[in-house]
Order: sequence, then C-alpha cells, then structure tokens
Amino acid sequence: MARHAHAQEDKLARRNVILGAARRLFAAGDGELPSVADIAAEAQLAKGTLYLYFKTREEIFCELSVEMWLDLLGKVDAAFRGARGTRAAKIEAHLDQMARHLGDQPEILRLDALGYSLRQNVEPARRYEQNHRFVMRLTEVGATVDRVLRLPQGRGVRVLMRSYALIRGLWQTAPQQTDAALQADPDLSAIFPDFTVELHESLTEYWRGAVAPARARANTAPR
Amino acid sequence: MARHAHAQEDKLARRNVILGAARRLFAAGDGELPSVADIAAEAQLAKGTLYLYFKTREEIFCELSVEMWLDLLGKVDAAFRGARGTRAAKIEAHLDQMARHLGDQPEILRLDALGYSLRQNVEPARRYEQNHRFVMRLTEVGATVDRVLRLPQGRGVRVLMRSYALIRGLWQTAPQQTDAALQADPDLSAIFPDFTVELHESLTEYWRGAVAPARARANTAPR
Amino acid sequence: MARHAHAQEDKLARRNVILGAARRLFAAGDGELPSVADIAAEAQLAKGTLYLYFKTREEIFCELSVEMWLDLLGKVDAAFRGARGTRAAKIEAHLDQMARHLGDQPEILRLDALGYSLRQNVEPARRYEQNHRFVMRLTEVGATVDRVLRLPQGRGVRVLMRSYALIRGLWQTAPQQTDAALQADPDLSAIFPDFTVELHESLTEYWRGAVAPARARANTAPR
Amino acid sequence: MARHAHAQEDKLARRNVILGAARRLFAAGDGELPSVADIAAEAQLAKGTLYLYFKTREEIFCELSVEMWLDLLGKVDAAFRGARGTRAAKIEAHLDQMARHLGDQPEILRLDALGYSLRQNVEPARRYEQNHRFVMRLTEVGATVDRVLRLPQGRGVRVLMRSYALIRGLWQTAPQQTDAALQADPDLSAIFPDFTVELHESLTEYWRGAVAPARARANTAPR
DNA sequence: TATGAATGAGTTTTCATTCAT
DNA sequence: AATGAATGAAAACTCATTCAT
Repeated sequence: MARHAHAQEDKLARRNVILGAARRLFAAGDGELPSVADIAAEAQLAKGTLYLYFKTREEIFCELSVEMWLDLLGKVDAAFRGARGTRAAKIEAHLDQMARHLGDQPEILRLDALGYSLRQNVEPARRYEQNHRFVMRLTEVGATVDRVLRLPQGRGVRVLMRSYALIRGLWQTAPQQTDAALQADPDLSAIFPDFTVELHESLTEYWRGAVAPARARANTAPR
Repeated sequence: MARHAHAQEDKLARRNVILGAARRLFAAGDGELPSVADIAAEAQLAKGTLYLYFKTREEIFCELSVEMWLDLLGKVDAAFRGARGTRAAKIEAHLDQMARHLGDQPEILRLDALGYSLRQNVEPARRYEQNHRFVMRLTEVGATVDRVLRLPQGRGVRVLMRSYALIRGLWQTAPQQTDAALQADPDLSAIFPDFTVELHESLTEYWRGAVAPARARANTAPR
Repeated sequence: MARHAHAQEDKLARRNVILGAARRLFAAGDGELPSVADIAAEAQLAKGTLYLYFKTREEIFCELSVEMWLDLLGKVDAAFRGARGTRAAKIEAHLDQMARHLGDQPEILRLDALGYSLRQNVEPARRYEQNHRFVMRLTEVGATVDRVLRLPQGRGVRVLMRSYALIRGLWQTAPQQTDAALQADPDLSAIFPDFTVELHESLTEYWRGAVAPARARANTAPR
Repeated sequence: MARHAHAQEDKLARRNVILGAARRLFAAGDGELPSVADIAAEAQLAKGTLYLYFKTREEIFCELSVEMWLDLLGKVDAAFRGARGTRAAKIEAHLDQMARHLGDQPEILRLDALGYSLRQNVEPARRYEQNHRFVMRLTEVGATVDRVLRLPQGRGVRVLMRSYALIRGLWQTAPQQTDAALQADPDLSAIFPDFTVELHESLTEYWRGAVAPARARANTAPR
C-alpha cells in the first residue's frame, strides 16, 4: 500500500488494516479493549492516523463487532441455503454451522459482552448506521429462512433475532475462562456444563418451540 | 441507627443503607456505575466507611445484582407455587409475574448489562460466593418447577437458567431508551417492537420448545 | 486567482487571502487562535498550502497583528496631519480618530492580548523583522507628531509608544465581554465604567502630562 | 504540618505550600505555566492533592497573580502613608518603591502577561471573587492616595488603576529577555532603552497629567 | 468504627506540522 | 505549487482506594 492512502480503495484497505489489528489484539487479550497505542503499533501506523479513520476507539470496536456478526449471518445464510432434508435437519445443520463459527471465533461474543461500555462514546448517528446494517442483513437472512423452512413471511427474522439474544445471554451466563473458581464449582457445572453444549441444546429447544415441525403442518394441511 | 455500628445487626443495617443508596443512584442514573463519592453522599456516610463494608465499588454492585436476581427468583417460585390449571397456564402465569417484576425494576437488567465490567475488580472468592448463592437458589426454584410442572428432576433448573440467559440477551438486543435514533428506526421496530412484548413471546416460544405441553404426555399416559 | 500562484503578485494575493481568513475567524471567535484547519477551510486552501506562505500558525497572527497596528498608525498619522487648532485640539482629534478605529476593529486589541503566547513559536528573525517594521513606522509617525505639535525631536515616538502601552494595558484591565460576572460588579464598574471612556480619559491624562499645553510653553518662550 | 490537614489552619498552610511551589517554578521558568506534575513535586504533594485545593491549574496561578498584586498594593499603600514633602515628592517616593518591588519580583508582570490564557479555565465565580478582592483593596489604597495627596475623593483609585494598566502595557511592549534579537535592535533601543527607566518616566508623565502639582491648587486656594 | 484528606496510576485525543503524491 | 494523509508529542484531571486522625 502506498505510504499515503489518497485513493478511495487505499483508504478502505487502511481501514481494514486497523480493524484487523484491533481484532487480533482483542482476541489475544484479556477481555478489555486494547489501548489505541497498542492498536496503532500493531497496525504499524501512528496513533493519529487511526483517528482519521475512526472517531473514537470505541467506534473501531463497534464496527468490528458489526462486521463479525455480519460474517456470522453470512454463514447462517449459506447454511440454510445449502441445507437438505427435513425442516429439523435444516435447523440442525445451521446450528452446527453457527456453533462451529462461534467456536472458532469466540471474540465475537467476548466483544459483544462488553455491551454497554462498547456503545458508549460512539456517536448516535454512527451507532444507528451500524445497527441498521445489521438489521438489514438480518432481514435478508430471515427471508432465506422463511423460504427454506417454508415459514410465514417475516417469521425467520424474528426467530433469528431471538436466537442471537439467546446466544448473547448464554455466553454471559457461562462461567468465563478467567473464572477458575466458578468453573470449578460443581453446583454450577451440574447445570451449565459447557458453553457449546449449552448453546446447542438451548437453541434446539428454542427453535423447536418457535418453529413447529413441518409434519405437524402437513397434518393440518392435507391433500 | 447508632453512629457507630458495633452490633452485628447494626452492621447489617448499615450495609443495606449502602446497597439502597447504590441502587437508587443506579436506577436514577444513565447506566454508568455511580461514583463512590456519590454513593457515600446518598448514604450519608463518609467514603471511607463504605470500604468497611465492601472491598471495592464493584463488589457493591455485584452484591446488588445478586440480591435483585434473588428477589426475582422469589417471585418466580411463588408464581409457580400459586399457579393453577394446565401446564401451559402455569407457565403463562409465571411469565406474567416475571414480566411485571422486570417492568417495575428494570435496573436489574440495566445493571446486568454492564456484565463484564461489573465482574472486574471483585475478588474471585467473592464472585464465587455470590454466584453460588444464585445457583443454589436457582436449583431450589428449579425443583419447584419440576414438581409443579411434573418435569423430570433437574429439568426445571436448566430451563430457568436458559430463560434468564434469553432475558439477559433480549434486553441487550433491545434498543435502549438512550438510543433515540435506534428506537425511531422503522426497520428495527418492525422486528423488535417492544421489550416487554418481545420478552413474553420469546419466553413463550422457548418454554414451548423446552417443555412439551402436558396433554401430549397425557395422551401417552392413559388412564 | 490562478490555481497555482507562480507570479510574485499572485503569491502576495494568496498570502492576503490567508491573512484575511485568519482575521475573520479570529474576529468572529472567542479569543483563541483559530486552528490551522479552520483557517485553511475559510481561505479555501489546503492546510499544507498555508505552510508555503507562513512557517507557523503564530506567524500568521503576528503578521496580522503588525499589519493591524500599522493600519492604526496610518490613521494616527493622518489625524495629526489633518489636525487644526491648538495643540490640545490636535491631540484630542487624534484620540478621537484612534478611539473610533479601535472601536471598529477591536480584534487588534483582542489579538494583542494574547501577547506572550502569540510570540511563542515565531522564529526570532521573523519577530525581529515584524517588530522592526512597526518601530520604523512608529518613528515616522513620531516625527509627524513632533512636527505638528512642535515637540523636541524624538519626543513624539516615545509618547506614542507609551500611549500604545497604556491602550494595551487598559484593554487587558477592562472586564471582557465574556466575563458577565465581572461586568456586573458594581464595585468594578464604579472605577472602570467603559473601555472607550476609560481609554479617552486615560490618554488625555497621559498626553497632558507628557506634552505640556503649548500656550504654557508659549508663555515661557516669548517672542 | 500533619500528614493530613484536617484543621482549617493546616489546610490554609497547605494551600500556601502549593502557591509557593507554583511561584518558585514560574519565577525560575521560561514564561510558560509549570505543569501540575512539576508543581506537585516541588510542593512534595501528590498531583491529586493539588486538586483538593484548586479546581484547575490556572486557578492556582490566578490566585497567585492576585496575591502578588495585593502585595504590591500593600507596598504602595505604605509608601504613600510614609511619604513626606511635596505632592510630587510623595508620588516620586511611591514610584520608587513600586519600581523596586517590580524589579525584585518581575514574575508579577511575567505572570500578568499570560493574561487571557491565564483566565481561561477558571470558573467565572472564582474569577469574579479574585478580581473583586483586588478591586476592593485598590479602592482602599486609592482612599489613602486621596488623603495623602489631598485629591478629590475617588480620584486615587482611578489613577492607580490606570497606572497599573500602563505598567502592564509597558512590560508587554518591552523587548523580553528571551528576545535577544529585539534587544539588540538599535532602532528599538533608541526609543525603549530599558524597562525600569521607561516605567519610571512613563508613570511620572502620567501622574503629572493626572494629578496637577499642588501649587497650582495653592494658587487657586486663596491665602 | 468513622472520617475525609491524600494518593497516583492511567490514557484518549487533538492538532500543528511534515511530507508523499 | 498544491494537496491532504500521516505523524506523534504532550499533559491535565479523575476517582477508586488507602490511611492518618
């Protein structure tokens, strides 16, 4: 890349360099947002340069969060499109896909868990824009779900959103790796053995309740 | 209350004065943890005094959080014990009870949403103790659920925990009051109209999937 | 103006564009030096371009300050040249002229009041050059004063310089517009009612002491 | 002094420790305000402690400035009270006293010259209070002047204020020690040879114009 | 026990200036 | 000559916590 990014395309590339650096540091870190100084060093840019591309440190991470969720949505969309078999099988396939993705990139949820403090210090207009992008994509994927599972129009997007709420909540309920004491508590382990397992079971239960098995419908819509 | 709390009972009272002050300030505030100076002023105590009762500021709020969740659990327990009618009716009754409680005291979820940053700076032993208290009570209420709904033993506590994860996640997914722009977004409103409505629907779906209607069983258990 | 100022004349014009922009912004501002970015925008030039014409931001404003003082000196010179009547009447006429000029363009004194911080960050040679230009012109006007008021040679320039010192000091002593509280203080108002009034009275007193009325002299120097 | 200043008296002492440290550093420095860290070190206190006594760094120096001017006013008051001889002799005596004081403590004027930037970042109420203290004292000393010089009531305070304005302005007009180039300019030296000399001459001229020699009055006061 | 004075670590952000284009 | 992207120094202030009284 040129030393000075004058072209629009170079600017985008530089922006991504920053996001990549932020992501690597966060993934490697202890759950706090990396300092701007660290991000700049990792990106091999001056601190001031970061502020040409993002208004605040938090804006970087909000953007990162959105992009990671969009990635996940992409996987979900693909999973549904490629799914075969019964309705339950399709759901199952997508859950597998999603669980794998989250297992590979747990920073999505770790970042997500910063929640409130992450959104602080991002100007409302930007927050709106980011949220809107997510909602739009979610709506698209919801339409895919509707089509693939033959759900009433608009059902998929609601179910997806609630699924993500559940995922988010489960992650925060799970004893974190940094909590040796909690993880060792047998009373807790008894009811929350492992995040991935819990994720799968919870989502299965939720989808079961949200989307009745197709054959039930078949029964009521004979001929 | 005496100027110096020597008796065990006075100490407890003073501790509650602090928790009450912290709660009032948080409920009235903008989502940030109130400062120690503010809590001390509200409690009409000196800053140093707070540290005789709590090791860190966060410890105050973690304790507050646990107590608020325990309150909620108490309500849930009572709701199930007092519920009559079909299994679905009992679940419904408990959901109503819970939604009302959360509507009255939204600070439970607002505080909960601070999540990670809240748990920072509380010594592990204390965190463990607080979590354990919650898990123990959750297990008790889970047993009530098992009994009232005639579920297999140990089922109730899992369902409850997942319900709470869903609640937690939904709250964080909901556009916050402080986000005028988000609340005004029609694309978002279309899929997330209102927290209370969303809460009710989501939990209904989840419980439907997690706990098959009793009559289905009734069918298989003929008399 | 051409896009690229190659001709000496174009360069000078562009330099003046910059000074004009700086002046407008300062006059409209709150007393701080406008940022380079703002000046560039106001001048419709790129930031870097400013640095082709001035070494530092402060250099712009020092230059501006000198030019504004030179303007004032021009007015003073003209006032003396055009003055008629007694010595006192001539002095009075020049004071009126000056007070009017300062009333119209208070930014001279507002800028002047930045004083020390303004001179920081201007290289000594440049500072010298600017100051020298002022001193030379002051000497010229002093000569006019000598001639018009029939003062001993070299007297006028001293009196003028001291007058300017007094003006400068009075401005800084006056409660500024931004100081609502000070302006409302009756104890202060009693002794410093209004800058223009104060300016006029103070200078009158000073000139009276510095330049004895001509008739007194006339008396002692009979023909 | 005790480690913790609980008593009112100790607090005042600590406040003075801070002011003293600030003054020493400023007097020794190059004209910039010393950093808070430096002041704290000089005062052998922690940075935070300074903020228990002053709201901002600038507040420290504004306070210092006022106190130094009050000191000067005290000297002036004493000079007039102790002056003997003709009116002119009394004025002369006070000018000597003042010039000596300013020569000993040039930091009064160096600090004063920061002017605008000094007042920035001090809350209006505080600025008002400081200014008011100065005005009140000035009024007192003005009364002394009235009495000693037998001036019409209220004349002294005006003359004093204008004198200070002149002093202030002269200092800023004088080539500073840090300006080697300016000091070496023969054209400037010709008209501004030395601050102390200039100060004395200018003030003499001003007082001559502001306060007519007593014998003039004697003439009009019949025998 | 209660108090409140003292502590000091910790970090984003701005913006004048430089320099590659 | 003009541009505007890149640079990086610089420092006041807060506030949770401690500790002398």
